[in-house]
Formats: sequence, C-alpha cells, structure tokens
Amino acid sequence: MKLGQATIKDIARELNVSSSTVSRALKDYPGISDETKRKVKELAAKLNYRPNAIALSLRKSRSFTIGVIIPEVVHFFFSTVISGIEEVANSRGYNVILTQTNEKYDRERSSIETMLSNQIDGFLVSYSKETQDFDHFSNLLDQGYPIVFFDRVPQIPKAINVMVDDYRGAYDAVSHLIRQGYKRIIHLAGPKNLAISKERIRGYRDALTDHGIEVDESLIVECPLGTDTESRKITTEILKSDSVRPDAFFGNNDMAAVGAMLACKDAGLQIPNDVGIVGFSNWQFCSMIDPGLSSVAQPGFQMGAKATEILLDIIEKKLDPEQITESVTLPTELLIRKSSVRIKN
Amino acid sequence: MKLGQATIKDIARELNVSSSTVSRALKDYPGISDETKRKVKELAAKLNYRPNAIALSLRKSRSFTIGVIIPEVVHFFFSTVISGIEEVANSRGYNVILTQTNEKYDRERSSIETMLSNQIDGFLVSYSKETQDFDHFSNLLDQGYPIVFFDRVPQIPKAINVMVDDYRGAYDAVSHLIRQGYKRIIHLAGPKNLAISKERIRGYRDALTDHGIEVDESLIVECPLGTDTESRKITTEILKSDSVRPDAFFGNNDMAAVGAMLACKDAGLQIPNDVGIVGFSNWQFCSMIDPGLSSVAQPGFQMGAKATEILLDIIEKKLDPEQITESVTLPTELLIRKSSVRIKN
DNA sequence: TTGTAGGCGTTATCAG
DNA sequence: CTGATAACGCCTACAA
Repeated sequence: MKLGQATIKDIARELNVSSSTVSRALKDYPGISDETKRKVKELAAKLNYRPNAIALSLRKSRSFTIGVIIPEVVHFFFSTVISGIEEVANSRGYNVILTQTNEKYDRERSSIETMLSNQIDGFLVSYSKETQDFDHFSNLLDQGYPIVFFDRVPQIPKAINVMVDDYRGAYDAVSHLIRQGYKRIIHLAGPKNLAISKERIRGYRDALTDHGIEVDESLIVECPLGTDTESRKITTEILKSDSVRPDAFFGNNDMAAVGAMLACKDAGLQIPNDVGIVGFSNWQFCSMIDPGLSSVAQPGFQMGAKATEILLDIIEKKLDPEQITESVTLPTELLIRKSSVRIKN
Repeated sequence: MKLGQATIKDIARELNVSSSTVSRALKDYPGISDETKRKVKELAAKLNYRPNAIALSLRKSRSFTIGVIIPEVVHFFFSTVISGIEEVANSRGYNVILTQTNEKYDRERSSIETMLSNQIDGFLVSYSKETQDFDHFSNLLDQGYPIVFFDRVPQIPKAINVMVDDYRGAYDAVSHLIRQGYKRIIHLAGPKNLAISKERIRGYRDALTDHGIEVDESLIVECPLGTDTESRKITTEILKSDSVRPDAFFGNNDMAAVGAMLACKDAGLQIPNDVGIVGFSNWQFCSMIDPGLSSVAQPGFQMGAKATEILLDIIEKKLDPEQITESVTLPTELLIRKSSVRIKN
C-alpha cells in the first residue's frame, strides 16, 4: 500500500523511452519532439510524478535547505523572525530546517553537526546566551559555509550580521523618559556577553550623558534570565532598599519591564506618575496590559526576511560575501504608551 | 576554499582499502580487523568525516526528517507545540522541517507537495482556518503516509489525532464563572469549522444547562479572527446595545478575552466585580495583566512531544496505526486569577 | 578479513 | 531527436 512514488524510470519504462528523454521532456529541454513531451507530461501527471528532491540534492550537492539555529522558539521576537525567514525561504524554493538551542552551547554545536550532515546550503544563526567563544562558527566560515547571524551577532571576521539598532533604540527610550521628567532611571540589563545587551547599555549611558545626567553605575542591574519573575524580584529588592528610590525603569526586554511594573504596583506606586517604565521588543502584550507598556519595537519579521535574502543571495552567488563589509542594521521604533507618559496636573 | 567534505571514498583511497571496508569499519561491523578499524577511524576523525545524510536518505528511502505544517509560528500556543516537537524529534535523531500556512488553504496544499518531494518520513499537521475539506490529507493517508494531527484535528478515517480536552476546558471555565455568581455569560467563539471551536461551544452549553441556566443562543458570538482588536470592537458593540447587559465573558482564546477586558474597562466596568472574564490557552501575558486573566491552560509542549512520539513510533514501525483507534486527549487545567473571582463584600 | 558490483533517482555528457 | 553511461555518497549481497 505504502509508497510507490512514481520515478522517471517508471515513466520511461511505460513509454518505452529512456530516462534521459523523460527527464528532458519534463523540463522542456530543446530537442524533444512535442509529441514525446506531451506523452511524458501526461503520464507524469497521471502517475502523480514528483521529482525526488533527495536525489537532486545528491546529484547537485545542494539541498535547497537552510538551517536555522535559534535560542528559543517560544519567544515573541524570535518566532517573528522565524516567520520572516520561513516566508522568504519558502517563496524562493528553499526548505527551512529548525533547531532551538534552549540557550545551550552544546546544543548549538551539535545542531551544526547535524545540519552539516544534512548538507544544508547555509546557516542562519542567533547564538545562545551560554556561548562565549565563536570558534565553531569561525571554522564554518573558514571552510566557506555561508552564515548570516541575526540579532545576537558575534564580532568575528567574515561574519555577516543583521541586527537592529539596539543602541539607538535604547537611546531613544531613555531620552524619552528623561524628557518626561524622570531622573533616576534604572536599567534592567541583559547578559553582558551579548552584544545586544552591551549596545543597549551604551545607548542608556549616552542618553543620560547627553542630557546632562551623570551615569550612576549602581543603576545598571543585570537580569540574566530576562523573565518577569526575576525582574519582579529584583525590582522589589531595589524598592525596599534604603537608597534613593528610582523613578523609572528601562528594561532590556519587555518581560523585565513588566516584572518591574508589577513590583511597583505591589509597592503601591502609581504608573506612570510615580514611576515610568519602558520595555524593549514590543511584545504583543504591551498593548494589552494596563497601563500600556511603552516599548522599543524591533522589526523581527524584516530581520528574518533580510537575513534570509542575504543568505540566499550568497548561496546563489548573486552576492559575494566579500562585498558585504558592514553589518545590516535595521531601525527600531519607540512606541510610546501610557506607562511612560506623565499625566500633567 | 569551500566544500571538500571528506567522503568514504577519500578515506578508502588514502588507506588503500575499499570503500566497503571503510563503511564497515566506521560502524563497527563484525569481521573487520581491529587494526583496520583503528586506522579508518583515526583518519576519519582527522579528515573530519561526516556521513552524508542525503546519500543515506537516497539509499534507504528514508530522510529522517519530519514535516510540520502549522498555521502560525508567532503564536504562543503553537510555538510551544513546536518546541515539544523539536525536542522529541531532535532527541530521536530526526530533523524538523517547518512551514507555516498563515491560515491559508493553498499554502497547506503546496507545503504538502514540497514535503513529499523532500521525502519526509511523516507529517505533523494542524490545519488552517481556511481548510474546509480534507481530501488532501485523506489522499496522503490512503497512500500510507504517516500523519499525526494536533490541536486542529479533522474527523476523517485513519487520522490519528492529538488534542486537548477542549470540551472539558470550556465546561470547567464556564462552571467556574457560574459558581462565582455570573449569570449572563457571553461566549466569544472561534470559527465554527474548527472542531476545537465546536467542542468549546459544546462545553459552554453543557455547563450552563447542567447548572440550570437556559442557553441563550444570542450570547454565542463568533470572533473569526480571534484578535484582541476584533473582540474589543465586538464587545463594545454588545455593551452599547439595549439588551440585558452580560456579566461575564468566556473567550475562545486569550486574545479575545483580553479584548473583552479592555472593552469593559473602556465602558467603566469593574473587573471582576461587574464583569468576570476567562480566556483559553493561558498565554504568557495572562499573569502579567491587571487583573490577572483566568485561563484554561493547554499543555502545548506535551502535545507536540506526544504527537511526535506517536509519529516516530509509527515511522519506526514500533506502532501500528491500526492499533490507535482513539484519539489522544490531553487534559486542560483551569487557572483561576483575579479576572473571574468576585471580591466578597 | 576484505573486495566487487549494483542501485537508490536524477541529470550532464557524449554518442548516435 | 533520443539513448547509453556515468556519477553524486553510501550500503549490502555476494564473492573471494
């Protein structure tokens, strides 16, 4: 019952022609009689013939498949990126094979192995929080495998990086808070080994400085996990401590920002009047909570789409990796909601 | 620079043995001298040999890849399912190739085509909202391709379905609302062609009936899109109309529930005292909004994991599809938060 | 203990 | 216009 996928051979046998003829007829090669073409195509349709992509891959040493290595699928931003990847890959006739690392370095390495075994044509990578060295990627690049990194990008030779303007996103967010009159702004920062975290911290610092506020290092608090639970706890501690109370929070991500918001509410503080809050990523829930959470929107879909376009262009030799000397940086957009706009009296 | 992946042939040539010997040595076949094995393995390691999965697939007519067809990646529940799929597939040595249909019937069909071309070993499917007939799936089943459906499952012969107990989830949610004293409960329902929507409606009906409340059909309102915007609009209309004001909303999903919540707030109604609200799916944001949204939790990860286990067992013939006569139904859990618990006076 | 030959499905090359 | 052959990388009877 199973199987029985018709092959070129089947068609050839039935029609008493050679497989080469069938192959050529199927792809409208010159030098095949219309009569033969017709017969071949008819039978192919009837037998529901479908080219065997595996055989093609073997023959061409090309799999028309790209591998995506991503920290987490259950993540608004990353899933949006995947959506962009899937869209472009699909429309250009490529398959997407997906692995998530769950933020584990080992998974990252083993994913690469499997994908290499599967002869994928190129990689799209956002590395894990655990990843500290990039030799596994450098090796691939040295061997000539196309890789495009997105969002979490390494600083290594030959890497092509697609990212958002984390620096400006943070700068805009913090500037906005300052303009609203907030002065002691806590930054709930991300893991320091991620370039994106560093950039956001840099944006935070520069915004303060440029507005004549001295940077107080103790206001930069790392939230390694980036969950609302973690940040809620951390924020509660901060609010309880003796130091001068902060009047605003800029979260490295929306979860952290929400955690801070909840902690503030717990402490009986009014948002936005007592405390202003801005997050990063513009997760769906930002507009659903009360008060709405201001946030820096990242173009996830475009990022995925752009990264995929570049990768496929390289694969198809439409683009020479050498040509791309600079990283691609996509703009962010600060979406202002109630959580950071003081109500005038 | 590129390529140069070592093959069995390369090793054989270098060692002056035949490729069969190398092949056998690599997999510790009996009847190969330890000496040869050692040399082969050494060289393989040195050359960084990696079996070519494509060649293997061709040879075995098995790709060790499963295809996942899903409506949306950017969706808390579905991304959770993907995570479960990825986890199990990965641990059992399978690749996951992913396509999203964006709720389009045509994409669903074309995804199947591509996957068939790619000789995938089996399908995991949750069909699109547009899908009305299931011939494309029936055909596959008739041809003997293994398919496991999850969440959005069809009622067709031979289909193996993994779903959550939508009926009971809805029943529990509505019963809870009734026990809290809510009487005019609106159900913001999903598209009627989805079995899951129907089941939830059935649960809604039975809960009312069992508690001696007559079902008022006008309280079952379809929200085809299931977005918060849509439901906010619909709810606003309802609240404005002359009919007796509802005192509770049971959403077919969390977005719909949030939309209702926002509309109620807009109308100056207190939640939960004036209006009680319960959603479905327990998206992350349920615990982050104010008041917390009660919701029926669906075990997405387990669903993905379970569906994948069944599929792989069938593929590996550990399981006969005929054996599975009933669908697998996973339990839901009602998580009660503030949005549906009336504060006693 | 090892080698040879054929084949998985397709197509490029070289002959007719 | 069409056919035969070889090759992509691997495995496995069958032979030696």
